[in-house]
Amino acid sequence: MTVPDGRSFIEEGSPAHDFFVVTGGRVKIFTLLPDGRRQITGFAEGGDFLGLAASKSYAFGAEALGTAVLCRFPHASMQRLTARFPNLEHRLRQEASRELSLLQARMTLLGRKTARERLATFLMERIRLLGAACQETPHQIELDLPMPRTDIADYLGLTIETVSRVLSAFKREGLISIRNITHITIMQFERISAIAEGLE
Amino acid sequence: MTVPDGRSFIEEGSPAHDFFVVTGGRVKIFTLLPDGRRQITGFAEGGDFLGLAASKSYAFGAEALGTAVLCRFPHASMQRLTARFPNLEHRLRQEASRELSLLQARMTLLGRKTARERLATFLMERIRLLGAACQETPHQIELDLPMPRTDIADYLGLTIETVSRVLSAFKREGLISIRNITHITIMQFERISAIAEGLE
DNA sequence: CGCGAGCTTGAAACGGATCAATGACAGTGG
DNA sequence: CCACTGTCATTGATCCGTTTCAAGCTCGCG
Repeated sequence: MTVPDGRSFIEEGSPAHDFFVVTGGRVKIFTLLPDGRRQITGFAEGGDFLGLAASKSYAFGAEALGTAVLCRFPHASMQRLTARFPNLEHRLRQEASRELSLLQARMTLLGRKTARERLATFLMERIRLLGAACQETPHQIELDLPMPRTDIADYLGLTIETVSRVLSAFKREGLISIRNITHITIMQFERISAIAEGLE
Repeated sequence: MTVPDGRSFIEEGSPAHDFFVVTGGRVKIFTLLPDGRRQITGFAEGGDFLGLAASKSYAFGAEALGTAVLCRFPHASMQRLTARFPNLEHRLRQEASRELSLLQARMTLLGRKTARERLATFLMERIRLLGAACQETPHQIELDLPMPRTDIADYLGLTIETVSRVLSAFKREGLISIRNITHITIMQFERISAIAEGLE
C-alpha cells in the first residue's frame, strides 16, 4: 500500500479493521479537537507498528509525511497469525510496552517542560533515532527534520512561531546551526542534552 | 502486599523485576524531572495493571494514594503464567492497547487544552469511572476526589492555584457545587461535557 | 483552643500565543 | 532567464492565560 504525501489513511474514530506496519517513508499520528486543534502523538517510520492503540475504533488519525509505504493486516488475518505464531502476541505486547514508556516521557514533556526544553528534547529524540552512528562523534551531528514546522509545533504542544523562535535562539547561542529549513547541525550536544533534561 | 499512604513502591529507573495488579485502594503513577517537576501519568485502582510500561527498568514511579493493596508478580512467574495460559498474553496486550488509547487522549489534553478544558475533562473522567450507575441520572452526580489538589495539578499539567481557581469558577457558574475538599456535585453535566470537548 | 497542612484568593510577573508584516524559496509561465 | 505566485518560515509587537509570590482561610486533630 503506497500513500502519497499528505494523504490521510486512518480517520480518528472510524471502525478499526486493520493493523499497519510502516515499511517505507514516514507517517504522522495525531488526535484532533472539534475546533481543529491538533496534537501529533507520534511519528512512525520504517519498521514501526501502527494500530496498537485501537480496540473497536481508532483512537487516532494518521497521515503520510512524504510518500509512505505500508503493509495492511486486517484484524482477522492478524488473529490467524497470532494463532499460528504465539510469539507474535508477545512481540506485539513488547512493542506496546515500548510505546507506553515513550508516551509517558512525552506526557512529562507536554505537561511540565518549557518551550526550550521541548525543542531540545525533540532534537535529542531525532539524534537517538540516528542510532549508534553518532555515538562516536560527540559533536557536529547532522540532522534532517523531514516534517514542516507546523508538525513539530503540534507534536510539542507549541505554535509554529514559538518553534521558529526557539530554534533561532539556539542558533544565536551557537547550540545548533541551520543550513536550510530541513537541515540542522548540532554544535553543542552536551548543552542541548542538558536543556532537554531541564538542567539549564 | 499492603502499601501505606504516601509510600513509594516503584522507583523510576530502577530495574523492573515485578509486575503489579492493584487489588484495593489507589495508586498514582508519575515521572519526575531532575529539578522536582512532576507529571502524574495516571491513577490506578482496583483491577488495574501496573508495570506494562517497563522493559529493563521502570519508566515511571508509583506511590500509594491512601492505603493500597497490590499483588506482586515477579517477571519470572509471569513468564510461567503466560506459558501456561497463552490467552493471558493476549489479555495483557489488550490492556496495553487500552492504556495507549487513554494516553493519546491525555496527550491532547496536556498539549492542546486550556485549564478549564483540562478540569472539565478530569471531572468527566471521574464520572465515567463511576460506571453505568450515573447514566440514569443525567444531573446531580456525586463525585469524590480521593487525591489532593497537588496531585490533580500534576496530573493535568497545571499548578495547585490554577486547579483551585478553575474549580471555584465552575462553582461560581453553577456547574458544580463543592461540599468539602473531596466531595463535589456535578450540577450541569452537559455543559461540563461541552467544555471538556473544547466546545465552550 | 491552638496548631498546621492543605486549600483558596489576590496581585503581579512572565512565557507563550496571537496578530501582523516580512522574508526565503520552489514551481510556473511568460 | 526572470518576474510572478503561493507556501512555509522567520521576526516583531502586543496580548492573555497561567504561574509565581504572598497572604488569608478551613478544618481536622492534638
